[in-house]
Order: sequence, then C-alpha cells, then structure tokens
Amino acid sequence: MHTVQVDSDGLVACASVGLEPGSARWWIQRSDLDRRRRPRLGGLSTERIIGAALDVLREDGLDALTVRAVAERLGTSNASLYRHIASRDELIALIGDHVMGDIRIERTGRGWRADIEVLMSEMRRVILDQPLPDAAGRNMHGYGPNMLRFVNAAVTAFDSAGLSRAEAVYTTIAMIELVAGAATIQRSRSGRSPSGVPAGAGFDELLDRLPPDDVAALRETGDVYLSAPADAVFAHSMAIFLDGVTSRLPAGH
Amino acid sequence: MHTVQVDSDGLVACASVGLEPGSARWWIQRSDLDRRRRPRLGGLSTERIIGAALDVLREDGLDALTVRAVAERLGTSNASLYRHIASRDELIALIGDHVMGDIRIERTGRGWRADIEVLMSEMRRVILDQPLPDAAGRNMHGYGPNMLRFVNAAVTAFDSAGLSRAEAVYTTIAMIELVAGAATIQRSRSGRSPSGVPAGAGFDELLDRLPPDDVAALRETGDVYLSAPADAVFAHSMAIFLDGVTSRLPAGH
DNA sequence: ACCTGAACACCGTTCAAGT
DNA sequence: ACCTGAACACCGTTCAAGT
Repeated sequence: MHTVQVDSDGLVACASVGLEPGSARWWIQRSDLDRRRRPRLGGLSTERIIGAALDVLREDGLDALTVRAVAERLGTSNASLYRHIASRDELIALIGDHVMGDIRIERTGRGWRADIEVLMSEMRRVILDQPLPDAAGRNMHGYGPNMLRFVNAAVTAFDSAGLSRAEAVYTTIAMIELVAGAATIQRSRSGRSPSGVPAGAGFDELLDRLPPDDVAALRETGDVYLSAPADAVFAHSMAIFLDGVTSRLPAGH
Repeated sequence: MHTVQVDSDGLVACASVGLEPGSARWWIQRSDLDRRRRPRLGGLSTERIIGAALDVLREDGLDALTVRAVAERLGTSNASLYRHIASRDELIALIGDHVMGDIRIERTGRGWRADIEVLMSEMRRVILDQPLPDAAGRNMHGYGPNMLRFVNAAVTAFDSAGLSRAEAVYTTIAMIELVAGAATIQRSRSGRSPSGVPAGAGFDELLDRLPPDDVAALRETGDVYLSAPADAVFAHSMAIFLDGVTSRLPAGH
C-alpha cells in the first residue's frame, strides 16, 4: 500500500509516494503531475473521475463509492483509474476539496457578521449537498486549494471585524469546526433505517430503560431533543458563535 | 446485507433486522437481545468483542479494524462474532458509545461555565483518546446510553445557567457539534505521512502556487494557521462558544 | 504516456454442520 | 444457544502486455 509504484517507462506513476492524501506536499505533487499530463482524445482525466465519483455518491450512496463502480460508470477498467489517482483515499481527498469549490465567496456589503453567516451557511450547504463520510475529518484537511480559498475569505472577514490576525485565524478554525460538526451530526440525526423509520423513533421507550437519574432532564424535554428542526438548530448554533465573537471584539467595533 | 438472518433453531439471530445501528430502536433491540443471552464459560460476549476491537484500533489503527482481526485477537473464527454483532457497522456504533462512557460526569460546584468546560474537555479527550472515524457522525448518533447520559448532563448544566429548557437543548447540540468537529479536525491537522512528515509541511510553497488573491490574508498569517497548537485552538473555540452562551443568558444571570 | 485483462491478497458475511 | 470451517461475492491494488 505504501510501496513505490514504478511505471514500465521508468517514471514513478501518478501520485502519492508516501505522501498523505490531503497534506500540503501531496497537493503540490498533484499540481506537478497534472502539468506533466498528455491527455488523449476521449481519455480519462482526474476531473472526469471526480465527476463520475460524485454521480455514484449521489445516486447510490457512500457504500457504493468503489473504484470499480466509478470505473464502470466511465466505461473503463478499474485498473485504468490508477494512472490518475494513486488510491481510493486520494480520490476521496480530491472529492472533499472539489465540494468546497462549490462555495460561493462574496462580500455582502452588510458587515462582517453577514459575511460570516453567508460563509458558514455555504459551507454547510455544500457538505449536506454531497455527503462524504467524515466531513469534519481528513476530507476537510485544510490544504486543498478550494479549502484554502475559503479559509482566506473567513480570515479576511474576521480581520475586518477588528480581530487581530492571529485571533482571526483561530476564530476561523473554530468556525470550520462548528460547521463541519453541525453538518455531520445533522446527517446522522436525520438518518433512517432502510425501511424508512427515523433514527429517533422509540426514543421515549429508550429513555424508560435507562437509569432515571441519567436522563432526568431529557425526560422532560425529550421531544425537543428528538425533533429539533435541523435548520433551526444550525441557526441557533451560528448565533451563539457569532455572539461569542462579537463579545470578544476590541472596544469600538 | 439487509436481509433477515434466521438461525437453525428458528430464532432471528443476534440483531439488526433492518434497524440502523445507532438508532433508538436499535439500542432497544440490543438491550432485549442481551437479556436473552446464555453465555458459556470462556465464551464470547459483546463486551469482550468491543474490548478486542479497541485494542486493535489503538495498536494498529483504523484500517486494521476488521472483523477478522478482532476475531484473531480473541482466538476465534470471524464467523463467531456474528452471533453477537450483526455487522461491522454495529460494532463501530457500539464502540462509539462505549468511548463516550469514559467521560467523567461530575458537577464542579463552580457554576455552569466550569461544568460545561469540563464536559467539553472530557468529550474531546475521549474522542482523541480513541480515534474512530467520523467521530462527529453516526458514531456519535445521540441515542446510545452513554451519549444520552452526557447530553442530559449538559442540558442540566445549561438549565442551571438560566436558559429555557428548549434553549438548553439547542445549546447542548451546538456544544456537541463544536467538540466533535474540533476533535475530528485536530486529528487531521496533526496527521503525518507514513514517513513522519507533518501534513502541513511545504505550506508556503503551496500558497505560492495558488492565485494570489485567493490566499492574500493567509500569506501574511500562514504560520499561525499552520502551527496553531491544538490545545490553544480548542481553548479559544470553547471560549467563543461560552461567551456566546453567556451573552444570550436572560438578565440577572 | 496511456490503457487494459487477469491476477493477488484481502474483505464482510453466510451457511451447513457440529456441541 | 453457541461456535466453526469453508465458501461466496465482493473489494483495492498490482502487473505484464498492449497502443
């Protein structure tokens, strides 16, 4: 898995020679390799592979996202993909950043708070739109070009709010943590069985089986926990976060 | 994968008849099945399986966490595990809640803010301690007994701060989103290649290759983004969140 | 440089047979 | 009720051979 792959023509093939997909050097290496390409007419490309992978993901879900399924959708052999991606992990890292590329970055003209609200909502939207596993994790590493563009926009907005550069960066990381966690948890909370049963069905019965002291407050508010609308929960999370940032602004902002 | 599994003695075997692992009904079903068990001397049990899985996870990492590896560690055949767990997904859901069971829940006596700080730090600690994939996702579903105990403790603390019950619940969800996102992202940020290279190595060179306008702010603060210590970032994220909650408290609190 | 069929070394899961 | 060896239907990845 981590051995070096040498081509018949003596060149190290496409990518990932011991480099972790998503890491800074890995992204550098990828841009190098992309430049050295000689695409054939109607041949494969990383973009076509990502596109097909997104199709598979959207139609058949995450479990169906296999190298073989992507190849079949492209009408080629699965072995062919390995000239453009070094592993399935690379494909997933590429998808992660590609998804971040859908984020619309634009200043609202209505101040930093509005700008950040748009950035947070956009990030949530694209994650929910294209559900990868572990959205908060290595797929959002932070070194892909689209992710860095997003980070830069957030730092700029917090900067304009009056935060120091260092605090703007820390605050940006906090923002990303919150949105990534919110989107991923929403997905699991709204999950259902294959038969269509919501994940929370039977919640009251479940509470009855647990030690009463462990869930005393939940017994009184179970329904709120169970059926809080995802959009309202996110709006509330975002409000807490933005209020917290506001309270830390230097006087005069 | 989702077909019903009937035992030779006519009973539906161990678990998951179309129920999503981690859902409320699935947890109910599991407690039913555990009660119907007749353990043999030196035989298997769900607890022993989880323990072995945690050993594998800690020693050899996530990729090594296969049903077969767990069985080998227990000195049995992999087929034997399927009497206690219905699938690998079930095993992972069980591990997720088991990990949450390590959280120490105790009131500090120093007010709601100190209580919440402890809860957040504890949740982060156990996630980082036992790195499952997708910590923010289905493994933290929210319906396992240990997770519910944790949720209840947080709701209670926010309640004592003066929030309404409904707002206490929303705020608890926001808290979990933040911690889950923070822990998962920290894991990816501190990742390294097999060769030991940090994920961020080569960051400046990477910035040089991107459109200057896309990363203007990062060029000036790249080092902060790159090497912000994880503990400091978390402390900052937590402070923003707690300040935000404070600012939303009704007057008099 | 790119593409491919065939093969390798795995997986999760099932099943019939045993205690 | 529990356990097991053997098998099934996959998977990611590699390799030699072709253009």
